[in-house]
Amino acid sequence: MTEIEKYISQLNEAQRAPVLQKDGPMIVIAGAGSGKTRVLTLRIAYLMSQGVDAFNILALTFTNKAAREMKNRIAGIVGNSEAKNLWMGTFHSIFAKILRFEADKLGYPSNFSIYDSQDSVRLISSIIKEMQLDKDVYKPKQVLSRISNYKNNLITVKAYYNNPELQEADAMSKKPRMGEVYEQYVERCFKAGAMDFDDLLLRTNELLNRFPDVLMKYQDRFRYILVDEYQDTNHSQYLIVRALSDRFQNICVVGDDAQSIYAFRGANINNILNFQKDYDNVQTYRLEQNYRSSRNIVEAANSIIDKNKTKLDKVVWTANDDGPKIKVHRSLTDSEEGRFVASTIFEQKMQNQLPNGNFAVLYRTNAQSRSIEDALRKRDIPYRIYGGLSFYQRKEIKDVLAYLRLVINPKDEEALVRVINYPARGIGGTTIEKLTVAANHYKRSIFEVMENIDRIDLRLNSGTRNKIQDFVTMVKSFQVINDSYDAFYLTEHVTKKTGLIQELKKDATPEGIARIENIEELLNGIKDFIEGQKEVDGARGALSEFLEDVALATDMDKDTGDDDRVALMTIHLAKGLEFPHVFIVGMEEDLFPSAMSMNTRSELEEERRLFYVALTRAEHQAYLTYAQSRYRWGKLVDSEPSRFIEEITGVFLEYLTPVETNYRYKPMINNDVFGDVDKSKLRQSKPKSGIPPKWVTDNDPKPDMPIRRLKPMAGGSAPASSGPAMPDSKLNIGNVVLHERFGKGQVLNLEGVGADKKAEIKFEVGGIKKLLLRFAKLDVIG
DNA sequence: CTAGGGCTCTTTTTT
DNA sequence: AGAGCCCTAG
Repeated sequence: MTEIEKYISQLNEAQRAPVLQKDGPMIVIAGAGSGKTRVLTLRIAYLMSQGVDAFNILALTFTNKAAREMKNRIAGIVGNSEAKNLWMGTFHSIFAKILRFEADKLGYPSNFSIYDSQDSVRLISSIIKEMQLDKDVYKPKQVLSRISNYKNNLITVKAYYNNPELQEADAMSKKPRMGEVYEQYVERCFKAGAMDFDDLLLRTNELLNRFPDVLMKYQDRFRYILVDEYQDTNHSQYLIVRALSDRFQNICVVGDDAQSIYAFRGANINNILNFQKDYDNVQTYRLEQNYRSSRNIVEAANSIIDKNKTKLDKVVWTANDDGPKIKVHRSLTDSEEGRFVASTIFEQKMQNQLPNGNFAVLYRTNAQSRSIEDALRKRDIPYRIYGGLSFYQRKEIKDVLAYLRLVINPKDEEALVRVINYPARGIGGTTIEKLTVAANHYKRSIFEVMENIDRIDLRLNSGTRNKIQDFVTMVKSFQVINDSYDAFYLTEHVTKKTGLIQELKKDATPEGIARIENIEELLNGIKDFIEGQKEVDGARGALSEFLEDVALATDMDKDTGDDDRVALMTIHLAKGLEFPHVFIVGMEEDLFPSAMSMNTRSELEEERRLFYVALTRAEHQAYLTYAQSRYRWGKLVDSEPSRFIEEITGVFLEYLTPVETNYRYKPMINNDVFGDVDKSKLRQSKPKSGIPPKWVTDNDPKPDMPIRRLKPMAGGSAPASSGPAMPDSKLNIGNVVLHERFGKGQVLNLEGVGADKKAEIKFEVGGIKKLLLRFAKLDVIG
């Protein structure tokens, strides 16, 4: 048996079929935890083993990290040198590469900049100002999302002007000049040699539509196309995939309609719902066996998603153990919620010797992380926050990057405006305004105007003109350095020469010091990048590639490091991940489901899918927590438990806090053990022979008796009596003990007193561990 | 042109 | 509660 055959023989039948179907269009509807990544990986490996050239395979993933990991796995099967040639990455990064190659056809420079949303918002703000529009009516962020919407639906400026309905809609929302703003925005981006995120897709469409020979070329190159997370593709992405796959029709899309959670940024769930209609002879495969989660979680998640009307036919089941019930916890405030999370993690770690990495805390909004962080910090539990303000969005980092962007593309206006007077060098608002007006007038970039400042009369005094020329000279000197030195050297030079470092050193506060450290981290990142590039394809390691990497990096792409930490992230970011223990916090009306997403059925259904995603991240234990009041916008706000808790069939839940029967207006909890549960359905999961090792779980509580099992420990040390009973108080060194999870072992040492008493035990399997006696369930057997 | 204070908005999610 | 933006005085 070859390597690949061995892997394939380990798949179940449903997984094997899509791997082995070499040609033709196919859709794999993959339930949560059903081994989707394995299928994709092996399908690609199988194609290669069947003689398909890696250069002819395109795989589009949701994050670059997912692509990297998949590539590594494939490399493990077919060998590194071949796997390297696969085209794998996010839509944005793959097509950015292609656009750089073909840029001249669209009138773009190949070194075009990529604007992030912050750049876009700033540009729109200045356009609105220049047009003298009211920024309270034309809210920049709103305007951007409107424009983003147009772009994702291939509505160009021209198409917009040809569409009375759209114009009317904008006029109705008091933005009659929306078209002009859009036009200006597109023009300014183009003039700056910049593409925003949506352009990377829109311009790809433009490229493929306008140039049949280019389309042919890429159709011929990408003979096999795979798209992961297809449920989250937008119209623009859909069209690209259609165009590229049109010739060979070897298109395999994988996704789960139940996990479609990106409608807010244009994802169209109909792409997956209607796939069968888009191609002839579509083969449909369903992966329905969940390998990830215990049965309670799988069934609970099913009971939620059942409430949605729009969905594909699919029944997820598992052969795993029942596992513990989902624990529901109510607290008074958000900080108490944080303490519950922290103390539960602490206890679980002690009880079962679990690493921090086994735990994740998921929330609806980034703002919720603070109270959790505070509590974890107090308990000395290391954590890592994903998302939020990402590293590359920090001011000091963006400042450095802006200089670097300017080196690559001096026309990049957002970069220019950002740093032209930072650190302060006497080129202020008035001057910048004059330069901008001149640039718009001559249809040139600001930088070009600056280069020619002596030949244009802008009524600037000679001092200012000198300063402008100094700036131009400085940037040009950086460009010279960039031609012969690597990105690391250049960046270090830039931070010194521009005075950025000196500026930051003025600030001796902890925050100020942190900023300098961040810049050092950036430098390290650049060094790593250069090293990595050398390995990949010779000595390219160019600055421009680093910038592209940075612009399109998601927060999940960053190297997580090997250190063991609790993960904190939004539910959106958690998609595709799994953890043994998952806390879903802030289970409150108006927060989750969000107040902004309860107006229509489809919005609410998306929130519900989001909850489904959250719950199915858990392998073993899920916790749902909510607070009766929490700080929002600096004010304490009362809240009610989320409807989503009630939507879970009651038998899967266990209440850690007493259920109030009379809370506010409605019976709060559906504790419906004997109600509308179809018992036959609960047992539909097929039994499996190789049942995974049983976890140590708490003893089952008496049914219908919500009991307080874990006391939220409000700071300080809890009395020993707060833990479970301690039959091992007479433990001595040398005793032979039996632990539920680790089995037989001998006590080597004892330390601490009372609640902190620990035993060092050498287990026959698993080696030496330190256990807190107040948690460890030990039987003395000798 | 700069610095500092006051005002506003934020909190839905992100490539 | 906190950050970013705008305005005004120097």
